[in-house]
Amino acid sequence: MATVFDVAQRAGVSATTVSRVLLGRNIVTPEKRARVLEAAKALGYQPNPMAQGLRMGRGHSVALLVGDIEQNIYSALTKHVQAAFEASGFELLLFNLGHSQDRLRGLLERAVALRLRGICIASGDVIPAREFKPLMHGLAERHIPVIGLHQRLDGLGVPSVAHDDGAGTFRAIQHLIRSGRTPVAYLGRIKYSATGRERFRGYQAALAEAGIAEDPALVWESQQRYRYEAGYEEMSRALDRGIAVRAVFGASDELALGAMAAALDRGLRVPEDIAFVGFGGIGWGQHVRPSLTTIAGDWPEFGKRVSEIFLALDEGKPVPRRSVIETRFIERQSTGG
Amino acid sequence: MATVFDVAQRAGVSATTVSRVLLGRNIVTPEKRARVLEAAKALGYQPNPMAQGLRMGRGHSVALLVGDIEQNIYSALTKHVQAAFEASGFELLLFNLGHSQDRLRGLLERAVALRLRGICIASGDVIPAREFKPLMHGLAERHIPVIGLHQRLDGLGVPSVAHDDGAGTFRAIQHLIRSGRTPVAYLGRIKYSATGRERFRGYQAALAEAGIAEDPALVWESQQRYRYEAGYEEMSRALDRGIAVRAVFGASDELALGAMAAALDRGLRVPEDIAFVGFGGIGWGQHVRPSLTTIAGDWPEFGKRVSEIFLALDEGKPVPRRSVIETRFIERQSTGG
DNA sequence: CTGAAAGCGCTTACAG
DNA sequence: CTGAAAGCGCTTACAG
Repeated sequence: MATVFDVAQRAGVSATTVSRVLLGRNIVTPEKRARVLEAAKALGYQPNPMAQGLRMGRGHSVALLVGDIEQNIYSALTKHVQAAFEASGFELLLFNLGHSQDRLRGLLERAVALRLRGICIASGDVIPAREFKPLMHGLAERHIPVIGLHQRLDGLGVPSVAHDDGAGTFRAIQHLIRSGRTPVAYLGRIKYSATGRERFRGYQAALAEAGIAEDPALVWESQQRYRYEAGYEEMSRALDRGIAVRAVFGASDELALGAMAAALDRGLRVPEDIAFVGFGGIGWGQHVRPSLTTIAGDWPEFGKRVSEIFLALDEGKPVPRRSVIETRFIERQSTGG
Repeated sequence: MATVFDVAQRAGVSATTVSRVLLGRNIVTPEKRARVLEAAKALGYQPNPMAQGLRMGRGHSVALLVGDIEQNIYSALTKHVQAAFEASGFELLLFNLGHSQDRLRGLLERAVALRLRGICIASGDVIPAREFKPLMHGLAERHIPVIGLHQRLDGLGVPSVAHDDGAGTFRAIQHLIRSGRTPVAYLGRIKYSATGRERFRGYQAALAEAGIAEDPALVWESQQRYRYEAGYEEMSRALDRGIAVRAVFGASDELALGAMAAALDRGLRVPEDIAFVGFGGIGWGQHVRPSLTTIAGDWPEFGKRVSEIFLALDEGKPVPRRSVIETRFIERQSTGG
């Protein structure tokens, strides 16, 4: 492996000059610059990231702390965030949280020792501000940028990138109302889910806009997060209680699919008797029959924005507290599309 | 951040001794050892991985090159491999290949410059030996261990960890035959898929054991890899041709689910008229109705084995060329379970 | 069993 | 505009 000194020797300059050319820092004579570049290329020189990291006091690795990589939404996020960071010259260290708060804390504590360049927290789970704020302060003091993905982490004083869950939900509910599919139930109200809060607000806003009063009997909580089983159960329970709705919005595709299965099991026709909309745009929604109408994220844009924000943070520039990514409404058979 | 010198000072020894104690290398007096440990703890000392890496000539990061993180099988693999490596003190650098051979080559070429500790290649796609062997040699020369995951990479001279696809398929086909569900079709013969080859052999072996002649008309290729759409298409085509089968084995869950949907669309009853078995154990198989019988991987064991093999390789110890992980047969409604 | 010193490969004040 | 030298934080021959 060639070193800066090898390149310097071949180019007939000092290592200092080589470093300056390669980093594009100071001004160097065009001819020397050319010689260095040529020598580096000829020797196939690649800087040793560990030596750079040691010297500069920080590495090239950004950690992605992800709620559960096996969930579709997180693997989509991971794929695009990885690609965006790689394009910016950073490597992605992956850590699966498995929805564990203890694990999140432990990883955050290790961040300094690992000399991480930055941290992305991609989790929909609650992160209690009181407990985590000191950790965030410690990271900020050491100039390790933290970004919240998917969930907004304003409470922790951390800039975030998230889809516009509220607007996406608003549009879907509005569509249902305008198609005459009322009343519309909200399935998957999860009080302490930050991501869910926005969606619920979108639901409320769409009702308000149409002059429809919110009916508590049509807001169904989920005890099992965003899982399919919860959707099936809650829908079954609602049907048992004789609650008549013409449409159900599921706070996740999984919830909506579970609910739709429950309705079909009872002999209801979808979308004639009852329509379903999910949230997330996961793959299976299009294969299921009837296929599921959903609100999908714009992941390429999401990844791009994350790396932009990170780059700015990394250079100490100011960034917006919140970056909002538009969602896309995909109509399929479950709403008659 | 405390350094070895801070610890040394507090413990009243040299940095050399501190390093020795912390690495457990040479023998150190028990009392000095205790003093060092105490001082390290008191100062909250954590070694700087970049300094260690620079000095020792290799880092702590293992790269996982994964076919497509959005596919269930790869996200399951990633989750467990990450956990296993973390438990062994290594960090996982994630790279998504997106099924691109060029990208695989590029990443392999960058491995040395990145000073990777090792590389795991988790891909079901063809990796032409002629082209990649030189790359592998280069990596071996620089003592960067490479492991093949999911796919066996014997042809590249690389040790591999993979599920026993052959035995798993054998058992499933055997079960179908013994239940009288013959003839059994094989859906998803993909000639240049290394992972698929083993499954097909399992199919052949089960037929042979039962004294059934292999019928080429019952072996269906897939032009679109392991995707749902391919399963739907191939099944539809077979039904159009009037081919009568009592069971279909899909080389992936996605293929089997697509095929099952096609059969249901034609009014066939599952499993009465025709049974389906998939491969992979992905989540949706249990939610679909009828739920899908499948052959599932043992991912925790897989992850454990990967880190064991890697640790051995890392220490220059010999390892088996192939590590085989048992699969599990999960019977569900699609075969009457 | 222990420590002083060298050196891994860079970058960056500093001096010119 | 350029280079010699120092130093980031470790580990490891080497000498004792």
